[in-house]
Amino acid sequence: MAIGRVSEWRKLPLSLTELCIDTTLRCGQSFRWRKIEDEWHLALYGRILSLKQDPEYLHYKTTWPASTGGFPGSPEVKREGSAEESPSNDDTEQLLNHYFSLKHNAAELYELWSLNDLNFRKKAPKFTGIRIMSQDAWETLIGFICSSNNNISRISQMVHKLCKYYGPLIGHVGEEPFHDFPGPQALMGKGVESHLRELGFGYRAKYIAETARLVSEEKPRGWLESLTNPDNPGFDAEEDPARGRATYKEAHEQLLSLSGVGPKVADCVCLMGLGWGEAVPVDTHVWQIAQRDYKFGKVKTKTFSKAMYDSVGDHFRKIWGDQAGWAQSVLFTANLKSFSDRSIAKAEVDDVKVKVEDTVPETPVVLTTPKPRSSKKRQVAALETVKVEVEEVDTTSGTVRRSKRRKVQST
DNA sequence: CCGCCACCTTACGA
DNA sequence: ATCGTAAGGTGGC
Repeated sequence: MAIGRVSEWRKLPLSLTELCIDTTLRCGQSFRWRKIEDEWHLALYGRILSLKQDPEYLHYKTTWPASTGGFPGSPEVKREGSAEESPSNDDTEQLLNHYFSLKHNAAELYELWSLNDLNFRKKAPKFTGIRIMSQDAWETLIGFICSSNNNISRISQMVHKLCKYYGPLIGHVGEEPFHDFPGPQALMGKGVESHLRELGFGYRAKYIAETARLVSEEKPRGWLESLTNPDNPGFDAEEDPARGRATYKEAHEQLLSLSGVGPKVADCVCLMGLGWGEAVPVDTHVWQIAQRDYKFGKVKTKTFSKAMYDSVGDHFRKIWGDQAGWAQSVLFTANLKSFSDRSIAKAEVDDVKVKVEDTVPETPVVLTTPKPRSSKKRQVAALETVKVEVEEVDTTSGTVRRSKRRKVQST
């Protein structure tokens, strides 16, 4: 494969507080970025995107393949009609602006979340520069179908296998081949499920093949993209009339019709692939955070119910507002074992600086007006009958004391 | 609706 | 060593 056109390194003025790629690209949002000698690389939309960073600038470079006409027997580079013809006008800066949601000011948002949430104020300072990425919706969907009962390391391996065996080769970095993510057509073949099982995908093999078939054949053309937040459209989406008619709740509900997509995966796609900042994916980690730091009680049941799932999301949306999913991602990362070195180092400082009473969340300031929700009444009523043990954790002494029985939700 | 449990695979600690 | 458990859950009872 010959190299086509290589842009010069360019740069955007961006502090590490606004974006830290070493954290953002490794915190479990995207599973394909690879770091090679201090530079991060990704095959995306028919090109290889390269990033590196210093305290003042994000440096970026685009490498296009020599031939952009597709390869014999290879799946298409990107879904319908995305023009990757002669890249005469470099859209990389536009792509980065969208990909990292640079229209938002991270420092301002962190400040806002810290204002209303003392736990966030305590945890976030060691995890600045985390941003929610606006990734390709299809890639996000498949990536998080792979994520069930799984860890980031193996998810990454699986996604790389999808690209290696089903995605078009875009180019190389050193000796390393870089493949773009395969489209729905490429993953719906009859032999795909058994092949993916051989590759170690487990029960997710069926989910992927079935979801690919659904999106490719059962759903209308452009269905997935039509679920995009109209206020946060794709970087190359202008003349798409089908795009952006949906609400967050509608997008979430629609995604549930796919195979291997439950409420958590649907929220991941909403947040990181469709631009819905209020989507809060509640996984095992976030549930632990909600219980430990936000007074969601221990429950007897092994699995938490849909009502509890919605309750956690609603609570965080109430505290954090329109970009609740972003705030959640910061705390999620702070809670990740792979970043625990920072948490531990920080905890020692915290215990000196933060008083016990400061760890108790105050009455949250409402940042957004809650939308009326009539059909929810039954769920809320059911939830209020659930009485649970509520633990209050003294972060200074490490002891745990039980309080009187209390409701999970404080409507 | 709620609560179980099987589901693939891998890595890690007891 | 062998086993249990957890890993960014979902689908079917």
